[in-house]
Amino acid sequence: MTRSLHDRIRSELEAAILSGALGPGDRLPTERELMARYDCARMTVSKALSTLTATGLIERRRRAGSFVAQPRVHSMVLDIPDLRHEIEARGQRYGFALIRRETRLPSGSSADEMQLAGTGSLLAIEGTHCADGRPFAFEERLISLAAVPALAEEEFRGVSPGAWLLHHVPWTEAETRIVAVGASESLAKRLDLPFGTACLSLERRTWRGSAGITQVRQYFAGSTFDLVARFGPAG
Amino acid sequence: MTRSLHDRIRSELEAAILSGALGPGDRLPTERELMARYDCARMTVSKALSTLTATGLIERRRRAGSFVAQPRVHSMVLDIPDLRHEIEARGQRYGFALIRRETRLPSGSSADEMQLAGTGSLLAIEGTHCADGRPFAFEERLISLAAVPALAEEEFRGVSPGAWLLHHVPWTEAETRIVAVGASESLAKRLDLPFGTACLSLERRTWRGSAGITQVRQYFAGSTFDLVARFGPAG
DNA sequence: CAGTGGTCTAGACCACTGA
DNA sequence: CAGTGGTCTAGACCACTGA
Repeated sequence: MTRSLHDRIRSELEAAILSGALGPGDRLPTERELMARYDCARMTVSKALSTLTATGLIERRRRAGSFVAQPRVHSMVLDIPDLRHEIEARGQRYGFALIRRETRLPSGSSADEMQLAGTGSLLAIEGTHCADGRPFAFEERLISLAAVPALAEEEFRGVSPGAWLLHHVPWTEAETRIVAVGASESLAKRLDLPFGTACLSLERRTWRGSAGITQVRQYFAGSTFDLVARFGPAG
Repeated sequence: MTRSLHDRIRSELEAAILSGALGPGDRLPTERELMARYDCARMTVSKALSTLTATGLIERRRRAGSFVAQPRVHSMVLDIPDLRHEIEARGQRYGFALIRRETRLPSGSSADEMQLAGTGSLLAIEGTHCADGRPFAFEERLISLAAVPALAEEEFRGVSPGAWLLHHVPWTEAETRIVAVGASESLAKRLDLPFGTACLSLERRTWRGSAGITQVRQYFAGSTFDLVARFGPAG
């Protein structure tokens, strides 16, 4: 367990911040002071301070110095669940039941669909993720066949389109919106819930570069599912 | 707009990955090859590659080289909103109305409360975040007075406890659970919604080290609020 | 065991900016 | 305008590990 020096410097400064010994707005020693304290080259302390900057723990200003950053609430890491994994972790059997599958042109009235389709057409899929044969989540998905031509022949027997895509198509950007909705009549039927039950809706769009790959809306019964986001120190 | 060289190297490699020219598992040039290509010192390419590693775009292995990482689904960055900021960004006036405030001992039947309180007592707060005077979110909060003694005298006139804590107490770890719930009778009254309306509930716990600071549950009308999580290349 | 990345040195010049 | 951080050089020794 011989740690690198820059990592030791980083963790000692970090400890001072997290313990409260250094509070938001407080000034850290300058690079040159740290060089003297740790008897090392400037690149070494620079690396430690750069890491703290990347983590958001400090902010650096020329001429002024390095300062403990104001704590940020904004960004936490959200674990987007892999449903198969989630269900099997509960000791239940996972299944995906395909309800509808259709190749069609994008609707001219939907800018979203036009943009996703590009010059090609769309694969529209509806299906249910099941746990021990009972509906767990319902999803409506559109996939750009221009972006994923290999998909036209895929059957999706037991494997969900999301899992298939994940293993075949690299994506670079994604966005997820999370809202609460009351179950419509058709959704209530799909999920075997009373009409109006509060459900969590995840709407996710995925791109590779500027080309859209897929967009999906998934619905979960609010009481059977929750999302967790975490923020904590690395390591 | 004179960019640094390491940033140019980083962005050129990043472009190759995001365009698909380099796919998951592909090997990148070695540091020494990049030194020759860009005619620079090894520290410079090292910095570019370190940044790509930190972003999760590549993985590096000794003796083997640097490789494009497999795309990750799991973690996306969730923007936990600052409600005041959110509301003011809509051009509305923000307000926090304190409904209840009470100092009490933790309930012996709640392990959560016992752990949060530690050796001290709890400040229990209920209040409503308002936009233009109309209820926007309702929150129930517990704060550990052992962790935040300065709080006992705070009045919370117009400023929400969350905003106050954020500026006075550095936290190091946080966890947020997101679920959908139907509005109970009392919640419906608080938010001025019909009974049973689907609402988004955020439950957040915050720690400094192993000491709990606060836990809060916030409720939003599902139709008036959504959370967004993103993953994409920095910059 | 040879080639890769990880770390570190002891300098240097520069851009920026707040005392 | 002096002090800070940002960047970069041209080396060096080492740890690791897969061909």
